[in-house]
Amino acid sequence: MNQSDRRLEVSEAAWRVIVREGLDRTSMRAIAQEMSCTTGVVTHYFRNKQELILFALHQVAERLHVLMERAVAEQSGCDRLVAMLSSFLPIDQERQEILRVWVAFLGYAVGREALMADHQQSAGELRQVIIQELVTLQTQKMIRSDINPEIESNVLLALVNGLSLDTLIQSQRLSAKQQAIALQRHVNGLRPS
Amino acid sequence: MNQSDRRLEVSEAAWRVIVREGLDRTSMRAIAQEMSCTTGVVTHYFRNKQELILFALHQVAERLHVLMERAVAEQSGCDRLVAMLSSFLPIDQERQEILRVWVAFLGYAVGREALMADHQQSAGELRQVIIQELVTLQTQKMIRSDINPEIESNVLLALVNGLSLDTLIQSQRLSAKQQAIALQRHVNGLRPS
DNA sequence: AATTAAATATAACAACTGTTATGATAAATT
DNA sequence: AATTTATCATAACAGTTGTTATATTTAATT
Repeated sequence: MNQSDRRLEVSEAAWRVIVREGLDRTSMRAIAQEMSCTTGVVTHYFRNKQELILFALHQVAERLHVLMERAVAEQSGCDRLVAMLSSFLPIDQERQEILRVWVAFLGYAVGREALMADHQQSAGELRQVIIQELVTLQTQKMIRSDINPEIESNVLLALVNGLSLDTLIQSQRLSAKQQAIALQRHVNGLRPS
Repeated sequence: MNQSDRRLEVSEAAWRVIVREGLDRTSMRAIAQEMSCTTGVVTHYFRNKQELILFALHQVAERLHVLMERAVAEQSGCDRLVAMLSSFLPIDQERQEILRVWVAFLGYAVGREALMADHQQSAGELRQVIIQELVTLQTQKMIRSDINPEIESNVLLALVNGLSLDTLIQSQRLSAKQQAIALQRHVNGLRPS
């Protein structure tokens, strides 16, 4: 077993504790217990908790990137844009887990400007991928020319983030299909008339 | 000074600490220090921390309700719907504060199903107001008849929630005006063709 | 003015936290 | 096989936490 693989194991144990018990109850000891060992392992692979927390946070962006790249390969045109944006929607268990960890970190970043800046960095990178896709679609005249890709990327991400949160905060929530329809409808509004 | 007013003072002090230092660093002692007194005050007005946290959370929904009612009174038609939904957008300092506290609580609720259910309760009440407004607009034929108010309310709230989060997680974020345009554009899409 | 109640202060409690140092064990290298 | 290194376990440290009990002060009531 690789050293970086072991770091990932620790991080994944942290994820499970976060999802199950909440970020503030995710102590070094809780993580160690989750992977059935002692805190010696945790401290051996991470200098301190902040480094561990930051690593686990980066895994969120990492996983989202993988999901997006997978979506890029499968489709084309506006459908590809929809597929990319669907990476953020909690339509399967993995994406639900990502969402929960992401929300936990976001709440944790309130009052911690450095951590919030880290969130912004990740979000900015994901935004760049969307911008690039919008530019491509615009070149192919598959979306209107009066659309500003930089602005529209924010709106699109806002929509999928909001739809994702819906599954957490609403008891009468949208189904996966209804989420897809809402996203599709918005993207259709970008098409030339 | 009323007893319930004093409870509000404690809650507001908690809000300030949450916004400034984060929810997990909002201890009883930190709250007491924020209002320049000792923990005796805090424990006198709240049985325990959970009760205080819950009270502070309810203040989020309370303030949002006030903002929405204010918006209802001022406008009419689709503009009124936009005004109501704008209550959630962090366009002034009060709403930015509400957003931060709300996000902090939401992240804190991950892994705490009881607290998440409380979030859902609040969100559900706000959703009802939007549903009612959509039904009214539909009766007046100001929005299309094929729109399902229950579903559309979720989409609209998802959009404004997402736009709100944009101001937190994006460094290249939308301006208040761009947020308003995005919301207006979506609502315009609900009009009869 | 005396008494009761409310409001606030102080202090101590046990539980938990991240960090660190130090042993012990396993793996890898020579 | 000997030695070094990586891995993991254990334990102790000081600091913080929510809670609780008990004073002390202020306000209200009689």
